[in-house]
Amino acid sequence: MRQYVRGVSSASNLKPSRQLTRVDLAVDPVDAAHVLLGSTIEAPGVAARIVEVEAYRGADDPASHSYRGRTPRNAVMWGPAGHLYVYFIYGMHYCANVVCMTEGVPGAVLLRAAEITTGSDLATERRPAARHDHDLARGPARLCAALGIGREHNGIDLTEPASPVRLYAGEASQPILSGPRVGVAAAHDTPWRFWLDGSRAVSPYRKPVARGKGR
DNA sequence: ACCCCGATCTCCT
DNA sequence: GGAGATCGGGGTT
Repeated sequence: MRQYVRGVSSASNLKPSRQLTRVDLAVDPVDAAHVLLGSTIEAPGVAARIVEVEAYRGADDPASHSYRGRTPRNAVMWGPAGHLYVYFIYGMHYCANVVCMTEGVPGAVLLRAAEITTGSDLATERRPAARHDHDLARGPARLCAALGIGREHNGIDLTEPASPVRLYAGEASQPILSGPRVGVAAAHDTPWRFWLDGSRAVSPYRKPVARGKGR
């Protein structure tokens, strides 16, 4: 399945997007967040334009899964940039992160929301509770459900052409806004949630709980 | 063995 | 738009 997926922007974009490379993503999580906004994630049967992300750093970021050091669960965050870090949450959901930084240094960008650009029928089958198209991948676990991402995708290389899940470059055709990360009380003054202004697929902001730690 | 963590759905107002 | 119910796994004891 090789479709020339672009965002909703201009009809003048007739060329296929180039696949994102390791070099694109081997940068600080805040920079990687900006690379990923407006780009397309493509999985078997479904593609989506990323409209909301959150940056997570390493030992200096109390909200990051990597804050307390490397464990079998979070080991992918220490690996090469461009790999997918999938974690299980709430006993029923998955969340997907794109690893960034250089190998040996943890960092990742959580994919929080996207607009389905290809395969909305399949996404709707996977997300029967969605009442609007813009709800199909609005929220990190919904995004994984819509794209069919699960634990079997943990660690795969998104920059590999043969990979089942891949990233394609795109432009943020709207202004990028930022604010505190969702549910993260620690570092609440660190505005590392980024989204595209005006997208209806941006997930609702929830006030961090008092004890909030996270990813 | 225990404690802590969190996204989504449903139903209600 | 908001409140309450839902669960399995990771990390630590």
